Amino acid sequence: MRTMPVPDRRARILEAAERAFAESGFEGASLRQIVLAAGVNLATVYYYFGSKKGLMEAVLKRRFGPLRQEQLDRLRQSEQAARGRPLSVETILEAMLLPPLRLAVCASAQRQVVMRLIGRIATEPNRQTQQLLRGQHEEVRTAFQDALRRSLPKVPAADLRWRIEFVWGALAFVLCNRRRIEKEAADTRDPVDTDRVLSEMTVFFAAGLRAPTLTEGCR
Amino acid sequence: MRTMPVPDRRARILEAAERAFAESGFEGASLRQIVLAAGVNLATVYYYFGSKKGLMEAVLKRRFGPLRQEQLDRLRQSEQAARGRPLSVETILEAMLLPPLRLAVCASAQRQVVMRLIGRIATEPNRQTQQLLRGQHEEVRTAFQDALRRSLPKVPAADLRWRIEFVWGALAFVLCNRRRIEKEAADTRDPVDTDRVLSEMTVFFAAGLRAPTLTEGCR
DNA sequence: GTCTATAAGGAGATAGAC
DNA sequence: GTCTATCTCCTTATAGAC
Repeated sequence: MRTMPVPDRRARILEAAERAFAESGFEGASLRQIVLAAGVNLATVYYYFGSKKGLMEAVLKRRFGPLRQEQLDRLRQSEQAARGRPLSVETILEAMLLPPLRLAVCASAQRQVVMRLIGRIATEPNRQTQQLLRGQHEEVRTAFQDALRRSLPKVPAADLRWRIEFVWGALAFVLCNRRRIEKEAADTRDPVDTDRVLSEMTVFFAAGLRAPTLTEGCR
Repeated sequence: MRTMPVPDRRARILEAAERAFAESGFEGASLRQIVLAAGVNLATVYYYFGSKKGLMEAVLKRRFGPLRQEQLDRLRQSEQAARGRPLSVETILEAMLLPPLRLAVCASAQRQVVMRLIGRIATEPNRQTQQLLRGQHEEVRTAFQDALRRSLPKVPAADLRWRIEFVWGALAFVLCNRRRIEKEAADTRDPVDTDRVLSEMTVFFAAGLRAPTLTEGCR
């Protein structure tokens, strides 16, 4: 409070915008609603970010840069530790899934917002928003696809690409619908924490990724 | 042309709206853009649908009613044919997946639009749109959950619920990103047809759904 | 850097003629 | 049923004072 006499308007805008975009999407959220929540003047947005699109870009960069980096770092670290041997599917999945799932840790409302934003963008078509993220996600996608290919040499490349799509899709959906899932889980006193979700996903996806293909040898 | 002298404005609006909502979301699409594409007057929308929300409801009902019905019918038919025995996981998955995937058959641009709409809505949070669909989807969700529970008695109910979320999530994502996936598949001369996708998903999900749980017997 | 004031236009929705 | 015309509100964005 005293050490931070400037209320850091830029950061407050970013947080409010993140929440608004996650809840209402890019078009659905309005700058007026954002600046109201952030307690700043409308013109401040334009001073710091230039435009609504610029604000969205800043929101995404702030979150997805570190997230992507953490996924890649985990993968690289596991690969170094394995010293050339292929990683287990479970290890690769953990590197993929844990960073986004940890962001969505239960109690923190702010973090849940981020995850909804991720899930939402994953299905938002044909927008400037998409291209913005696609480039970054491409690198992650490729890295994990290569790792999985080494770990699953028997799965044809074309099938593996499909399977990886299923993993990303299920992840995006879970992140996006976390609130509903938690509510439903509460009825059955079933705890929803990061480890639990990670474990569920790892078991499920590892089995799916390893499944023998119907067409094995025929293509 | 002669037999249909009335240009069926209502239907034209529905089609244009479907495309617009799929591309831009509920807030992102504007009625003016829709009536322009449909070649009708703005007021026509209000005459037939009352409001933008009413139009969205009509768009969804037209598509999701039959879709949901087909999923349930297929499940029921398989259950009758099995005469009390639990169905195979593959059979259940086919009843879940084939109706939406068939709608997305390759060449038809119109049908692809529908699928993007589905995928998009699945991740659109906290909107009137959501509630509108949730009720209908709930019935389907429950039916398939019950069927899978009978077929997979060894999988704890809580784990099974998670796994079914993954299936719906991956489905929504694939529907939504079909365009991109097809483009990428084209690079590797890998055909993308309904049967292929269905087969990929069935193999992957069946293995995931059947996977032994880490916590078996511990809960 | 932060503000007020306002431009410029698009949005959903409606009234009322035909 | 279909149209024109318009209302009202809210949007992004900017100009310019402080």
